Amino acid sequence: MASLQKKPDMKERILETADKLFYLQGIRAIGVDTIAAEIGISKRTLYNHFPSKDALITAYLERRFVLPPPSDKPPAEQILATFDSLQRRFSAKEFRGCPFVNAVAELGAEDKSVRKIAVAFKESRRLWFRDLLAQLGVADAEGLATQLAVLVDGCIAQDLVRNDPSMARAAREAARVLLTNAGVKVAD
Amino acid sequence: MASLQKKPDMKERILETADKLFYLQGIRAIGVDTIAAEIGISKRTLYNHFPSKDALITAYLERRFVLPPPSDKPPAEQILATFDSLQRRFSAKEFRGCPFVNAVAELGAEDKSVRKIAVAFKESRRLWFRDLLAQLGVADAEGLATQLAVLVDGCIAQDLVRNDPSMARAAREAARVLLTNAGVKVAD
DNA sequence: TTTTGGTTACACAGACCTGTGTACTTGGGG
DNA sequence: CCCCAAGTACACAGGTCTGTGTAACCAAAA
Repeated sequence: MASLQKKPDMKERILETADKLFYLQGIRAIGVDTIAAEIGISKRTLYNHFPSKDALITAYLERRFVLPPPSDKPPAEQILATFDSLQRRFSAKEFRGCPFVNAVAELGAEDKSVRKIAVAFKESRRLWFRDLLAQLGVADAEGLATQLAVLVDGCIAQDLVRNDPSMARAAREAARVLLTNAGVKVAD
Repeated sequence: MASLQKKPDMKERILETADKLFYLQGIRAIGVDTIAAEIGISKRTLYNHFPSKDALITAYLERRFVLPPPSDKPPAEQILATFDSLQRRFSAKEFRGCPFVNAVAELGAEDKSVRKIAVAFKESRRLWFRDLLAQLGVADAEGLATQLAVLVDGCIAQDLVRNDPSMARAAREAARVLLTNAGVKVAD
């Protein structure tokens, strides 16, 4: 009966706001007070939903763990489209690098759970590349997938520092060459 | 007359220690007290050499601004050797990513002076690549230099997260393909 | 009506942070 | 021998942070 959603899911609202602030300004730079104030709730409410800031950080990263949905487009196109999508995100000025890399950089290697999520994310993207390459019949799909993953993180890091969306185009061009060299027919 | 250097350059000792702690544990994670305690000096002495923590951070990054020295080796070899050197540094376990990228990730984009140093460093490495490529007669030295810079930062970010030095080999292999594709004769 | 669960307001503990003030020591160079 | 620069010990101001304790509030369900 759609009761107009009287509870707009407080937990989700907290996560949305934490995401925005953690991502744009840094995890260590944002205190829980700031997050609560931004939503207009009391700090107590926040701690009723998350037992600690660490739990909130973990939930923030888990919410960022999103892979491209399955697609019917040709695999080579999907791969190159990754870089087009990155370029679009670079141009939107609320882009500030890879949240997983940033979290590991900020929190240090000693934070086991954060690093675990970050590794899982990087690996799952690499596997996404690998499966597409396997569909294309590429011999060394593993190796090439790793190289593509390197290109993705490379242009993200470069854009983070330089604010230059064309880094995605450079990475795309490199990816095109690598694909061609592996025997994949690529448009363009 | 070389008076045996009775003052082991307090400023440099502070910078050495700040470098180690900032780099390994994060700039925000380390307080000036911690640095002073690690050296065994008083916090007052530290503040007599650096007017603020910000000044110390800036000096830390400036000290990290080191480019490869000029070399007589063939340009293509120098380029590929970059990735071998990275792989060696990845294997040493005191490697924790690019200090400039990490600083920008930690301190946010609003910190103008830090970002300026980071951009300058990234650009100077790109120019180092570009000049070597120009020596090789590569047509689009600018574009290829950017792609190589992306590969460097990509494997650094991947190793930061995964702790996998082989990321440097993957980047090196990609670089080899890109060079070959640009008409450069490469050994191997 | 009564109960109950989510929320609020607010104070607080205990830690840590940057930066300063001040008086003391100490070891060489004039 | 005396002076002075460099360093030391130490307290402190004023801010921030995470996390908790407590009493009140309010709306909806029973």
